[in-house]
This record gives sequence, structure tokens and C-alpha cells, in this order.
Amino acid sequence: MRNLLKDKKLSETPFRKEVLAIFTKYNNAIPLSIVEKDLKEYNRITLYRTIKVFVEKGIIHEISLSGEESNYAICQEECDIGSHQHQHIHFKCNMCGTISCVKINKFPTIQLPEYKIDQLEIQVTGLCKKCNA
Amino acid sequence: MRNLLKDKKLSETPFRKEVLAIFTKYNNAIPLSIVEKDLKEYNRITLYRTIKVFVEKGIIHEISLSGEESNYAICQEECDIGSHQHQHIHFKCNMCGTISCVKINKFPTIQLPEYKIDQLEIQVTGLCKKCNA
DNA sequence: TAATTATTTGCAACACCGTTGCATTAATTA
DNA sequence: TAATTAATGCAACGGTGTTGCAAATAATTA
Repeated sequence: MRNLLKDKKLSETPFRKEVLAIFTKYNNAIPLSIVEKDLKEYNRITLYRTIKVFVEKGIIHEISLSGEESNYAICQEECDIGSHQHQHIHFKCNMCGTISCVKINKFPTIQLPEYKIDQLEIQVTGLCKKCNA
Repeated sequence: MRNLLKDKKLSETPFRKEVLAIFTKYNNAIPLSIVEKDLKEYNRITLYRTIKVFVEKGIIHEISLSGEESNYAICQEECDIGSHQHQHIHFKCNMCGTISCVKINKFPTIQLPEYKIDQLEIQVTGLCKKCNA
């Protein structure tokens, strides 16, 4: 397992390792509130700064759904500083509330004449595997 | 022009009409800060409550993009209480910053075996018509 | 390994955002 | 127009996220 902190040229502090471990542990996107619950004790301000720098460095990415608090998930390899490229969609289950990044085979493209398309983000709500079973 | 407030069974107060007029005036999605700037004088709390009830009744819908403050735009006919159906994508121009709802002809579908898909929201960033010209 | 430098952390303080309870005022209904 | 229902404004509050600065920690260099 690669050392994300070193890779991204961030100092390896106990706190950052701890936060990173939490994001790694979950397979889904999680809101700050869950990170906070998993940390035994922590400093609000440091946590905010940690999240911020993780997003900037492309370690995690933010998922904003309408009416939801922001969620964060570990980035795939293709993410880099300042530019998050997703070959996945963001899925919110209406039953269990889980938000996850789901890889799909053929990522749709759209036609927008006269526009120039940079990034495309797809957010889907419905029932996840588990809840649909 | 139809009377949205009456249609949605909301009392027609001067303030609500004023806010609605602002949303109607703009063709794009706008953040609260613009609504506030356009109102000569207003009460914060009433504005929040107005926005909230407009969203609930399907008069406007919220557009959340990562790292952006929320934007709001008038709903199309197909929107209804509690369920916002969009046959449009949300486009953010990286140059002028404008956020708009853009109608597209063939709205993409995606294949997610084992999942049940309810709603699909597409957010695109790039250059808008104007800035791409 | 020790000394130096660069970075991170925690505190205090603050601004902003959005909400709630309640009394007052305005809009709707009869 | 009177009675009823709903919206508004005030006071107050909790949550969120930020900044400046001093102390502590990590990285770097010798």
C-alpha cells in the first residue's frame, strides 16, 4: 500500500495518518460528521485544515449533493492536484442514505454545441445494491 | 404568465412576489447573494424561509456544485412538490462563473446493474456559449 | 544524532450561515 | 368586515468554517 501523504509531499503527522486511515477504512463517501465520530479526540480547526489540504492535494474529493452535507471520498489514481477526474458516478441511496462512488463502464458523453465541456459529474439517487436486493 | 404563488397554494405577499420576480428576471441560476443584492431591503430570516418554501413547493430548485455556494433557479413545468425532475444539465462556466440550466435533447441514461435508479443529475463545467465564442 | 528550519497544531477570537420560539402583522376565508 | 389562518420580524442561539499568532512537532541539514 502506497504512502499517500509522502506521495503528495505532505508531512506525516499522527493526525493526518489517522484521518487518512478513516477515509481508507470506509468504502463509501463519508461526511465530516462520521470522521469526527471515528476520531477519539480531535481539534476542529486542525480537522478542517486537514480536509482542505487533502482535497487540494487530490487525496480526497468532495461530493456535494443538493440538500446534503458535503461528503468526501478517497480519490482514485487519476485524481491530481486541483483536478479531480472521475470515471465514476456519485450514488446516493434513498433508503440507507449511503453515498458512494460507483464505477461505470461506459461513461456517458453529452452533446452541447457551442459549449466547451471540461468536466462532467453525474449524481444519481435511487436504491443501492443492498437495498435493492 | 401564470401565477406561480397561487398555483402552489402560497400566500401572495409583496416580499414573495419580489423574490419570485428576481428569479424570473435572471435566466441563470443565482446564489442567495445576488437575490440579496437585488432586494432593496429585506429580512434575512424571511428570505431564508422564502427560499425554503419555494424549494419545497417546486418553484425553484437548488444547484449544489462542489466548492460553490448553492445556486437556485426557477423550475421547469415538470418540477413538482418534493421531486425535481430535470431534463437539463447544470452548467458552470469556468470563465464567467455563470451557472445555468441547459436543456439537452437526448438525456443520457446509465447502466447500473443491481441498482435502481431514481434520479440522475448531471453537472458540467467548461466554457459557456458566450465565453467559447 | 543534534541543531536548524519548515511545517503543523491548538488557542482565542471572530464572521457568517441558517434556525427556532414567540409576538405582531398581514393575507385569506367566510 | 370579522374571524381565521399564515407570514413576518425580533431576539437569541448553535453550527460552520476561518484567521492570526504562539507553541509544538516534523523534516532537513550538518
